[in-house]
Amino acid sequence: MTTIIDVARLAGVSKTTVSRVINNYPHISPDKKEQVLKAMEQLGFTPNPSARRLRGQLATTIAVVVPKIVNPFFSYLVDAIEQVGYRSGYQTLICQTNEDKEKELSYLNLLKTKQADGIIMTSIENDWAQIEPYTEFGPIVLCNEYINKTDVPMIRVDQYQGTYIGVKHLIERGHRKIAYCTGGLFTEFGKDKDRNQGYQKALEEAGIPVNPSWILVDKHTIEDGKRVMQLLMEMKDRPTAVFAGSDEIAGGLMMAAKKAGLRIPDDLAIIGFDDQPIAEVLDPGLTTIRQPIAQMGKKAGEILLAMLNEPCPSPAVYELPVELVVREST
Amino acid sequence: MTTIIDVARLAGVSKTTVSRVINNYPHISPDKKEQVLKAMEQLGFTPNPSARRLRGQLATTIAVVVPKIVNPFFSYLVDAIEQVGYRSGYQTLICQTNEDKEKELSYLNLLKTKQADGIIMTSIENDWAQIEPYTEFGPIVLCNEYINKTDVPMIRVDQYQGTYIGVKHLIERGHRKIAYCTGGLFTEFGKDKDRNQGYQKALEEAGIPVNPSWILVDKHTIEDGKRVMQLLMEMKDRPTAVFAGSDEIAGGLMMAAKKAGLRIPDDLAIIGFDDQPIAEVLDPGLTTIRQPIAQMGKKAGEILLAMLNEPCPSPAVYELPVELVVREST
DNA sequence: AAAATGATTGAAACTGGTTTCAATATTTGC
DNA sequence: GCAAATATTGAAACCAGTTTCAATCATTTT
Repeated sequence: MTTIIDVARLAGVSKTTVSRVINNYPHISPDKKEQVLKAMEQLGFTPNPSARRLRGQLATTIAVVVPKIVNPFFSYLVDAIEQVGYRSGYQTLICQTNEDKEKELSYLNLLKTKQADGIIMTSIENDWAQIEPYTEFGPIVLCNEYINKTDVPMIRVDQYQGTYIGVKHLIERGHRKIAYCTGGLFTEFGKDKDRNQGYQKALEEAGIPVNPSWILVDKHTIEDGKRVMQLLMEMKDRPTAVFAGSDEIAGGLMMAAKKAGLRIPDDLAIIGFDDQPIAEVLDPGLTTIRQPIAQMGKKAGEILLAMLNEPCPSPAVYELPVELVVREST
Repeated sequence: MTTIIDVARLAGVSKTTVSRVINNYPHISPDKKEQVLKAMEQLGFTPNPSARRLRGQLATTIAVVVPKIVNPFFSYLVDAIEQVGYRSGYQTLICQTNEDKEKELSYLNLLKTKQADGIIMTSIENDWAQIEPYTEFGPIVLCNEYINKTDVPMIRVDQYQGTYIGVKHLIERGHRKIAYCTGGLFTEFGKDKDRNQGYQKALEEAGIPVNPSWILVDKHTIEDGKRVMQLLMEMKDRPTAVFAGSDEIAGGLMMAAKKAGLRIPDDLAIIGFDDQPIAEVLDPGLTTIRQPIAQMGKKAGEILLAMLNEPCPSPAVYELPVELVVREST
């Protein structure tokens, strides 16, 4: 490794001067500056970030916590964040928790140890009380997931509204027996809670009672969707429509439904959530709730970068709009 | 930040001793060791990785270079690598090049500056001559992409064989007019070159001449697939089957074909590459060439970790098998 | 022309750990 | 019971940068 001292020696100056050139300090004579630059060029010198970081001078890494990168929702989110970061010279560290609490905490330690200068969390496994202490070490921004606090910036969509307009759309199409797939049912606050309320509110407004056996929790993947469809087929009183918590679940549902000879949307209407690429490619095209993923990621990245520059802009909640995309599955 | 000195003071020992405890050195009296551990616990101390790295003692980060994380092929690859790394205590840095040469080089600099201890490249934008010098700073493993060298470890599938069996399958189904979508046509060596040769060889063996207007280059996405289908529709002499370079292209092809009223596979047979989740969910189910993505990632991770431990195991090429998955689109 | 101001520069201290080296304490061998 | 070997410990040097402080030099003010 070539160090700042090698450069200093070659340029015939002290390492202090080299450091000043690296950091664009004023008051360096043009000729020395040029000598230093030439020496750096000649030696192919790159400053050692560990050393700079140690002195508290460097901030170039942001971390994004996701449950699973293979979930397209999160890969698109990461994509957007990474692009914002890169434009400002930041590297993006991807932290996949696999929904493991300990893994999440181990990633939060990146903040404490200055390996990451800020963190964007797109999911939360631990209680906020566990996570909150880490805000002391650097900014944390929530994106997608949200909690019942006002002192942390959040970028979210109106999940309540998303489910509400989706279920309402099904009701308007004449459905009264509407099943519902969700991640979790019994959360205190946050995404799943709001979605559940949207579902219930839409039913309630139409005077439809909730049928608990049509509510299916802990569903996320295509495989989950297939299994749910099998469950539904075995029911005596079958729903005529399903609100799926993600386009992937919807895809699995659709596959299994078609395999069982059901026509979509005539025998069974399906609506998804997210508007991922898969939604368009399914046959029939999947009606779904579009989340502005790229904008969410972009906004989250921008907020985090802003917090890294000015210490404390007032943390705010940014709520982006969801949108019903009607295709052929409803 | 609490430092090693705070711990030393509280435990009533020197920082040397604390360091020894952290690193599990032998020859520390049990009582002092316990005092130190207690002090560390009490202060919530975490060693500063920048400082450890600076002294050349720490290796905890591997970087994965991908063109686009939103491409499921790469997100599954990253997923597999990340899991192997995490189990050995490594963090995974995701580097998205967006097919930008400069961005790729900027990520290779992570090695030079010891921000990453090793790199797995799943794509290559620059010439190897540009990249090769970086191997001086740490191990580089190629996974998926490959080059004409023997001194760098590569994990690859037999791309030639993949295309060959796919095209042969189409021929066996009676097709003689077979279009072909690919990333690049005129590469010197590597993935695309081998795929092209598999295509040509299969045609040649069946005595079918190559029709250049049926070869479509620089195709990657669903949108590309749709556009290709439009091109094909406008042709006077239309192919009866298409070999797509990825399942996503195939998905786009299928969408557009169905929209144009073609029946699949009767009017047009389609075969994909990868066997991503989308392949299964398409209707009709997509016949495709399965790549063992998870195994590739796992192997690449293991090789890299091995190289980080023993300096120089003989670099080898690992070729994993591809497999034809026949569904209903052919 | 002397004093005051500001630009330019480098020596040394500092960041938070690890490693070397030497000193001291303890155990083992005979 | 004494020499040799081994265990335990800390002071100081080191990693590669940044920052503080003071010294020198040039320029402007009075």
